[in-house]
Amino acid sequence: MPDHLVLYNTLTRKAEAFRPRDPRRITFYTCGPTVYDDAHIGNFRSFLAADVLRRFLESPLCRLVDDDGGPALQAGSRTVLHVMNITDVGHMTDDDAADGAGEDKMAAATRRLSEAKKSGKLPPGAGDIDPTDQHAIARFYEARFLEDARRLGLRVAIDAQRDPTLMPRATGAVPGMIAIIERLIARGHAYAVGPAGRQTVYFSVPSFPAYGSLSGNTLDALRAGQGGRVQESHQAEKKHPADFLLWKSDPTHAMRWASPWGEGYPGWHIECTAMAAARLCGPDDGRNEPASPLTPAALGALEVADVRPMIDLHSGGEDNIFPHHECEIAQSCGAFNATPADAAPARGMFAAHWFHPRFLMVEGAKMSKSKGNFFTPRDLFAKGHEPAAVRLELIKTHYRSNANFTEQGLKDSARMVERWRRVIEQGAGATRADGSGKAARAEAQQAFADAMHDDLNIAGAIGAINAWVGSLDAPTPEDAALLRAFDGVVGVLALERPAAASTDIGLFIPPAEPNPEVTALLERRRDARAAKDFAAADQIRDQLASMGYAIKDAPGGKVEVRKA
RNA sequence: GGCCGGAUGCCAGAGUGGACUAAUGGAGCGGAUUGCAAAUCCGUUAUUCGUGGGUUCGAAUCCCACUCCGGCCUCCA
Repeated sequence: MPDHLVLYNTLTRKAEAFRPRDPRRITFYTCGPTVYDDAHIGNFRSFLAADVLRRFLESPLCRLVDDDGGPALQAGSRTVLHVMNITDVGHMTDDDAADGAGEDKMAAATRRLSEAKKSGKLPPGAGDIDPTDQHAIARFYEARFLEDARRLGLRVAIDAQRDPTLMPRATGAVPGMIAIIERLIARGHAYAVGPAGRQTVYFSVPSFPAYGSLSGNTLDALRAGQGGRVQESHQAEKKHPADFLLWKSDPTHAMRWASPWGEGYPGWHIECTAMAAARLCGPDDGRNEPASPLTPAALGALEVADVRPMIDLHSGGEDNIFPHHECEIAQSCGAFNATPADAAPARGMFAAHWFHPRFLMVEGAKMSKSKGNFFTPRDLFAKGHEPAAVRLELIKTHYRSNANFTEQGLKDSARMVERWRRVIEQGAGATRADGSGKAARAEAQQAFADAMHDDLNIAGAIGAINAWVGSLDAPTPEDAALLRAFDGVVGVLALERPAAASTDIGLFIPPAEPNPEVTALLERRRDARAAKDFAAADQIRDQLASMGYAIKDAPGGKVEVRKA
């Protein structure tokens, strides 16, 4: 059991002590959503895993060691500068992707929304947007993403309300991307092909010998082309089959910008290099203070003098390992590291620690729209599941295992949250604060920290919480405080609870819907019970059950009504 | 074909050489409580850890083979 944070690193394929360059300012970049549709629970599992990591790094319960193995700064002075981008430039949907042809995702979204508009099936709130305006569509889905993210307690999305530079948009970063591409060309890591004003720019993969370090996909392995997606016909203008797109000139593209190579749009990978470097490699301006990311000119001149990584942590879904993160490393090191290209293997690989949560399964199967097991958080909220239960269900499995999202698991999670809430409520209301239970708290805190230090064993940490909570007979204010400290990492107790709609007799639990028919039945049942006519009372309860309502007598004569 | 990550009880999910006759939550069952329920509390439910070999005094944990599941091999969290 490590007494400090040990985290699996995709780059080294080992669990390693996490040692930030500067614990006072840990730099963390997460590849964010593409806003051409609503993000689903699988997307959110990955974002929430990164959020749990970030919260643990910020927690006083987390201990880091420095290079000599001694304790690094403990919480208080330790902060995490966490950036997550919004990809609002379309990228390719099909096999022609690497060559910049084909329909892009934003274009696909315009087509989808246009069709939806014709058939009257637009998502709520989308009625006013022009389905052919890609920027408007991106803003629309971005707003929905941020709403879901905040309801699920994604701290970076909450912080971005204060400091929008923490969640940069790709469309706002194009000048920086252009500056980096120019730099890559100047350094021999990229080349432009085609007639002047209509050029395509590729990254030269052979110019970066360390390519493949992250994914294990060496150039030799790639040459085998077993994925079947690299098409020979599109390889003609590239110098090497693995070279990837940095800029595509296309004056007909819906989203396009002026560039030295012609009007067009950037490749997918370059945006993360630009946004991560601009916000995380800039001057130390403190965490959530509004800051000016590096200007394009500064990005074009940024030089990382040593072979150390530029940022501490980088996360994304496991599918991002290749090609996206492999390409990010090549571009970023090629553009910013001072070391000559032929010394590339010694470079810092852009980020020191690469964090990749695995995919989410739903009811034991791969999530897909055709199987009907494809959910977005807002789908679940609309069905009456509260954000805290959804969050807990999405984070409670170790991030490097395929988690299985189930309806039953969602119910389990909801009950667990309710149990924890009782501890907070009873503890906060208790007058006794005599220091009792101190040993049990110390033990629970140790067990929780041990589990989290061990590559974020969240299930073990939750087990530690439950074992301790189960041992409490009368929670004290100190107990409530400790549970809040745990929840600083788990992040469910501070989330909004759906307000129960209250009538004189009923407390309607999921969303507010004081059904008058139900209320009338509750009143008849109350009268029957008062008259000790229990047969009639039970018959009404059965009737409510057949209507899909579970009822529970609460103190004070009210009845909690839960829609199944 | 190559490279990764997995497989634990009815379900979810910890545990990675000895205190494991396997944490924790749910579910089931029995009891307390309740008019009856719900919630809560107490007790209980795997001689067993995908399959077959091996190493070891000792294996869920290490090694080998196999089966199955998931990811990547230029759309994807």
